[in-house]
Amino acid sequence: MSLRVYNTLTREKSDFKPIEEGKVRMYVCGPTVYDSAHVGHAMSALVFDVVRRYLMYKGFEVDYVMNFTDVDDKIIDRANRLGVDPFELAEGYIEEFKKDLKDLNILFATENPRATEEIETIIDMVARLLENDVAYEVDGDVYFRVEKAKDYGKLSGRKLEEMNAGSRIRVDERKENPMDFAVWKSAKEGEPAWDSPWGPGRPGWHIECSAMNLSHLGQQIDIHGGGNDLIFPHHENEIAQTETITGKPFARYWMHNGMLQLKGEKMSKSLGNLVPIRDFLKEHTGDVMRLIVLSSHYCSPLTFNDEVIQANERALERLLSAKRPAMPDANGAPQQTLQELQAQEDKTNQEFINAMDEDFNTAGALASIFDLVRSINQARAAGASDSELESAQETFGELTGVLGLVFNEKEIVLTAADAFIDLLLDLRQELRKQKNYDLSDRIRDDLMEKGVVIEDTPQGSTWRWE
RNA sequence: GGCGACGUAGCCAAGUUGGUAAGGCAAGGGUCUGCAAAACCCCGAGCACGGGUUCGAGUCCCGUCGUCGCCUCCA
Repeated sequence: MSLRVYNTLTREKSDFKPIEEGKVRMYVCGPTVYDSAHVGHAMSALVFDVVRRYLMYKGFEVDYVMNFTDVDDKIIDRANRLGVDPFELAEGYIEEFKKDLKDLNILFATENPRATEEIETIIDMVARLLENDVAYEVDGDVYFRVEKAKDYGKLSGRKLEEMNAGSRIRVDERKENPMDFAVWKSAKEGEPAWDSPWGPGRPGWHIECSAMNLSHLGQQIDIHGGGNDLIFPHHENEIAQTETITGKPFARYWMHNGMLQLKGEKMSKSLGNLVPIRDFLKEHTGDVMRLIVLSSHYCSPLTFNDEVIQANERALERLLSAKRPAMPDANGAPQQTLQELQAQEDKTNQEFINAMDEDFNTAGALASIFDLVRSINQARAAGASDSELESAQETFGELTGVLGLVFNEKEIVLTAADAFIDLLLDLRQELRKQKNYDLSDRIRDDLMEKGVVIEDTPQGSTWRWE
């Protein structure tokens, strides 16, 4: 069995073979930090976190680089409007985003380079583009000459002559070709600037990613990821810049996640319908967000609304049920039940890999995990002991771990209340014996309101955090 | 207008090389319970529409309709 990956560049799935055996170099486009990150950013980060985790599960060593674009027109605009320093503004949002990633249980990148830390490499690249005549300077700005790039448009499937740049925006008259894009922008008065052979200025948006790839991962990388809204022009331009400089194919596999859909349309800043990650996390756990992302294929648009969120809250509870211990009176399940549990465990292990190998089919992988959940619960209901459940539960934990689910966040935090809840349950048990259901139900209802779920069994009552 | 993706049960959604449709949520019925909750059991679609290829198509081809993304900053 080998891993197959859909490649935007070739428009087909192919076997995954890294440049260097056993090692994967991957680069994911991070955010431009001029505002709080929203759930769309979370989707992208989660998608590639799962890709990374699965590659690690398959035994690859993964170098995972995600950048921060910390100097850019929007950051400057925003900072000016708020009357703050643009670098401080960016720094604040970087810290915030890192916290968001942590709350979503996303593994830290091997490196988080920033545009402002790559200026030297960027200037060097711009100089080389000029030397090779694939770029030209106008009044302190430097533009990339798209007609000089071999196969320009190969990633997005566009042809230069078919593109009508400027149909919706006025074209800069100084450009030779409307599709030419800035690799270096001259600074206006008061804007952040670095000295360069072309005067003070800052990098264009696309060149920074080319530069960070070059200096942190090398001339060629295995996976380049990002949202599919970056295919054009961002990734197209990255390819043009990098490949004209190195003369080698840039990334082997281009992976793009679909857009998150909010009420049928893309969530975006211009539409003003975004949901910040931290707002989402005030009401839901990171696992819920992750489960929503896992429940469909990463390439597809992701439906995101209250109904979906609620459904996944419940689905998460069901997953969690697999981790519960044996029944209090468990004295062993029938042989046949245990054999079926073992069979399902093997089956799930296999199906999980089959699904994930097929271009990270997380929905399929999840389906086989749910099958395992059912088997575990069946065995428990049939009287399986903890040791009889152990192996299947370990498999469950391992596979959900590969998907990055954590579970139990609340239990870890709130164990200090345990003794008191136990006491209340004892009291309630007494009241029930006396058939004082008014009071006993009141205890149950009040605890329920505080997030404690009580379940009665013939052997006594159990409770858990909701 | 150009490029691309998609249209599978009430909702979300999977479906390798074509052979008679995973999983989750919701709804309903049942077991259990003082009542609940949880768990367990049972229960639903022939795949936008119309043609075609084939012994056989959700899966390939053509057309139609619809939704969405990109073409301008965007994960």
